[in-house]
Amino acid sequence: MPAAKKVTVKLKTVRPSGKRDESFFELVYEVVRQIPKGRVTSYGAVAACLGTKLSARMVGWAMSSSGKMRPKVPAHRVVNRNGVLTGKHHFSPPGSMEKMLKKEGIKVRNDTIVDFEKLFWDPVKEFGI
DNA sequence: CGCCTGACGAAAC
DNA sequence: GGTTTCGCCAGGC
Repeated sequence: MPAAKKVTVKLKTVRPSGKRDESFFELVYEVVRQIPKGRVTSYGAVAACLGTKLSARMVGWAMSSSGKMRPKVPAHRVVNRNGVLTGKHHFSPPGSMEKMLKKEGIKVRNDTIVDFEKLFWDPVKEFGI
């Protein structure tokens, strides 16, 4: 069974706002937008929320388009499993990512989230998948 | 229409 | 335990 299809179905169930998922990106944005202020999550966690087998790559990759999104997608709250700001270089300027994080009370040291485990917000847990 | 790339992750060595 | 490789899926060229 194609995982991608499953994911679509799942998200639809979670967000039956009558809004159909144009792309898998939309799903990612939705989840990322739910990240509370002062919290962070990982690409893998989001991927897991979408169905688990969806290769976290697509999640982060989808974020590259997030900058074009009208509503601010807190992409800066999404980091890799290491807690490292892998995509900070994609921001403009690159340092803005950690700057925003610090502004929210998140400590960033050496491009890495301090106490990442504590600040980690698991969408799967919140969504109850 | 086919190959390459990509902000990850986990398994293998 | 650190480093390297493969796998995933979708979009861009």
